[in-house]
Amino acid sequence: MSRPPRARESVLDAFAELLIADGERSATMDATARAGGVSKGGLLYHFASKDALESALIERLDELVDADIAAIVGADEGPVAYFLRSSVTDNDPLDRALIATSRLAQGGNAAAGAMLRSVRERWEGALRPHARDETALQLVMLVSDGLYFNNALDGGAVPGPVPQGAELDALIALVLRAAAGL
Amino acid sequence: MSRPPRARESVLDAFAELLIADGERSATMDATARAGGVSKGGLLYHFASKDALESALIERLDELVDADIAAIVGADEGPVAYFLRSSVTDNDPLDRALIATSRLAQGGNAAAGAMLRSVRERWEGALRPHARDETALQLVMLVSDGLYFNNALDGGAVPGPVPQGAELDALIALVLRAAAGL
DNA sequence: GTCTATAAAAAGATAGAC
DNA sequence: GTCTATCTTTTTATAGAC
Repeated sequence: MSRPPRARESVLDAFAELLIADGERSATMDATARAGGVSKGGLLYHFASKDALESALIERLDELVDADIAAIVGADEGPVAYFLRSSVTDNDPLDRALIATSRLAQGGNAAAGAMLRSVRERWEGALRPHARDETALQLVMLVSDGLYFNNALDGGAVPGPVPQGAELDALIALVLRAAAGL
Repeated sequence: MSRPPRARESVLDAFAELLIADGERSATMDATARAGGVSKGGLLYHFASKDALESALIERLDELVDADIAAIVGADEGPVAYFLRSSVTDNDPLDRALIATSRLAQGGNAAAGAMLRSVRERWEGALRPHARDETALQLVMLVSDGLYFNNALDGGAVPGPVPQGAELDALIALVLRAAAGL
């Protein structure tokens, strides 16, 4: 369990932020180095290529999802409600890694696409015991995807149409009724 | 109602396809010209800059959505069922324009983001009379977003986890029960 | 309307000093 | 571990012939 170097982590943070805020186009090596507070050479010491930088981000998502699955299955309000509530991004490390990896997948990175499918399967596996049937499970997954998608559209710059507070509670209750079988 | 030049349209088609398949990074002027069957100079006659090319795509979405709204309100199976069914992309011109514009929005194009919000509002306006309340309406919109998001992830290269056929029918029935008030 | 040629800037990557 | 300097390729855009 060697803790990774500070500079390496802040470069990776910066890369994710650039992807989320302005997309793959803006997340250049140069911009990432500047945002991460190192020079281009400094960045390249930690990540020998653009591909290595992308792979490290994908791997970070993998680790964060493992922790998230544990939180889902142990949630007090129940796995489905917790899962839906946490789909409204609060800009935590998991949200950022997930949205940034989506950007990479849309840019044609095959490993990013494969990781996103893996993440979805792990979530489905954790929630399946709590849904009446596969249709109900898909409803939960699709509402979650919809919540993520909307929040991710502008990189969080615009409020967006995603329900908050009491509206979100009502939505979760509605999905729970439908998914649990009424 | 002047019909636009053939070359102009095929360049715009090619640009959308590149955005969908490989993201903003790959949708360069050069690649777009080649895929559209013209030279770079030919492209630049029709679209004086990258920004003009992007604006034309956003405007095309605007027009296609107007036609879609008419189809939604007049659908035989009901607006909500029709809307959800058409959210599973069959790669028609509207689907392509929508996903391509999403790529532009994620790349930081403000006009693309504004257009996507406008599209969502127009859809909500068409469906609102057919939902019990705002929570039910949001459920329909979010499931639709989830369907689009999943199909768009790999540019359609990978089958993806989106329900088809009988599974899709069951999902639509479930959402209809929840949205119409059981 | 469509082409080729080319300029100007930005991208990823390498070399080597400190 | 981090830096500057530099190389190569790609990208956007311009100029002007046909």
